[in-house]
Amino acid sequence: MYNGPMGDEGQGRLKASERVYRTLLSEIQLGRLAPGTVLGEVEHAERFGVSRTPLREALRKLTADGLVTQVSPRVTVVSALEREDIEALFEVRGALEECAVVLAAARGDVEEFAAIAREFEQVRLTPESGDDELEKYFALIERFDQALDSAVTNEYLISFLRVVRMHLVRVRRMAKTNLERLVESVGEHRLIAEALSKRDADLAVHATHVHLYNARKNTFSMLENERAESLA
Amino acid sequence: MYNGPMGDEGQGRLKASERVYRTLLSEIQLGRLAPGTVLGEVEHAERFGVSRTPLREALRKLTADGLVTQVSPRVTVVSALEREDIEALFEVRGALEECAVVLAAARGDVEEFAAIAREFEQVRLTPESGDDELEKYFALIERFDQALDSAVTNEYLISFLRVVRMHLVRVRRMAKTNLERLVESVGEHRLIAEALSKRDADLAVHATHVHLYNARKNTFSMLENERAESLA
DNA sequence: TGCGACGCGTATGTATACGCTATTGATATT
DNA sequence: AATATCAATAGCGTATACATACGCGTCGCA
Repeated sequence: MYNGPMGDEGQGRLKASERVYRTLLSEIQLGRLAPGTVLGEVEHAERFGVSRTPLREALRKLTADGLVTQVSPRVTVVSALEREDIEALFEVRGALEECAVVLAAARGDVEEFAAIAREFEQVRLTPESGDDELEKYFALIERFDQALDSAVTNEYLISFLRVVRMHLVRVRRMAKTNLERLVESVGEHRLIAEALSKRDADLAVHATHVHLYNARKNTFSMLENERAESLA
Repeated sequence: MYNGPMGDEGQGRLKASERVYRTLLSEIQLGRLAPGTVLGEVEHAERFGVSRTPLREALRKLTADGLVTQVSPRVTVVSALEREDIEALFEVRGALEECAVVLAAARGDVEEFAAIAREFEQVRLTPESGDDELEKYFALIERFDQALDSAVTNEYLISFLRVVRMHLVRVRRMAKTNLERLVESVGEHRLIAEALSKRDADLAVHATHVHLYNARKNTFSMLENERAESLA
């Protein structure tokens, strides 16, 4: 029954604790494990076919990320994500992202951000856009975030941002962003990238602030809609 | 040989993993475990008289905090703390603390910050000040941080600040702050508290910025001194 | 003499065993 | 009927056992 460390496949196999961590993370982010769900060790260890040891490690890591909470010394649950939590997330995100763009404006690769800005400029989202076009846009955002991270050159800041983003995945799932908002966000992203390509820290900060204000506004607007629909 | 969960003493006893975590944390912060020190599981498990299981948990927690790094899949070491790391820490700290005081200015208990400001005003540090007087000042700073945390009402922000502060303990030990700096910092703290007592977010941000600029400047100045002395 | 391969030791990853505590349910008492 | 107490059970924290992989040293070959 023992599989060993990277037992059968030599290359791509990761530790059981890592695999369990990623799976649980995904399940929490996708909402398959709803907030408040009790995470019993034995139960989920059996579900993944591993022993309690690697499962505990995964749970502790999720606890450190804040996605899982120890409500009592004996029971750990999926963290809640109330309105106040989302407000709080946007607050820290603002502080961290604005700090990030300031640093990136000073240190980043100007050419790369100019290229990304041009790509944002070429994005044309319309009601007729297919899913693949949306996926390409999301990939571009991902690439932008990546470029920002490497431009910042601040491990601590990046690790905090990573945590915030992990939580925001849940938020996005709760409040699906509509097309109008996506269209709007293209220009906002473009402006930030453009500012970074010109080392214009001030513009980058203000553009980021505007971007987050709009994102926050839309998020809560969508949350209101969802709540209204669920009541109906 | 089994001790059980909170086996002998009912009240103040904590889990072995917690005890080990706190002890290791303290040892890293005090410099007893220097950066780069290899943290073998068996070795330290025997040192603390516990099994590898709770020790692993402590190590993972320290890894999540960033105080310990897995340099290879088989070896974990105490994280380095180079000049760039300290720069990075002050960068994030600035973003987080400035965000914190803005929120605290809006939400905090005005009376409490007024009281703390008055206490800062009464602090008189001179070359003749005893260690107890310094301890009282540090306790007051601790109280101020505590008040700030509870005023912020943002778990995420607080948890990030907590991590930053954990790292800065190491920095302070590396670069012992001198008395002149301490005297200077009293007024800075007073001003921030005063700003918060008047809900003056702008002033609080600027005062915090100044405070951190001075703290950073002094830190690197002291680090230069230490380095010069160690070379002599 | 230098480089490579093989084998052993050690430390990590995982599984399992064990003791205790907390929670829950039932029963008895007020 | 409600509450308190006790007992049983389930689940967590810790210890121990085991399997594997990586590192190191030695030996052999070029």
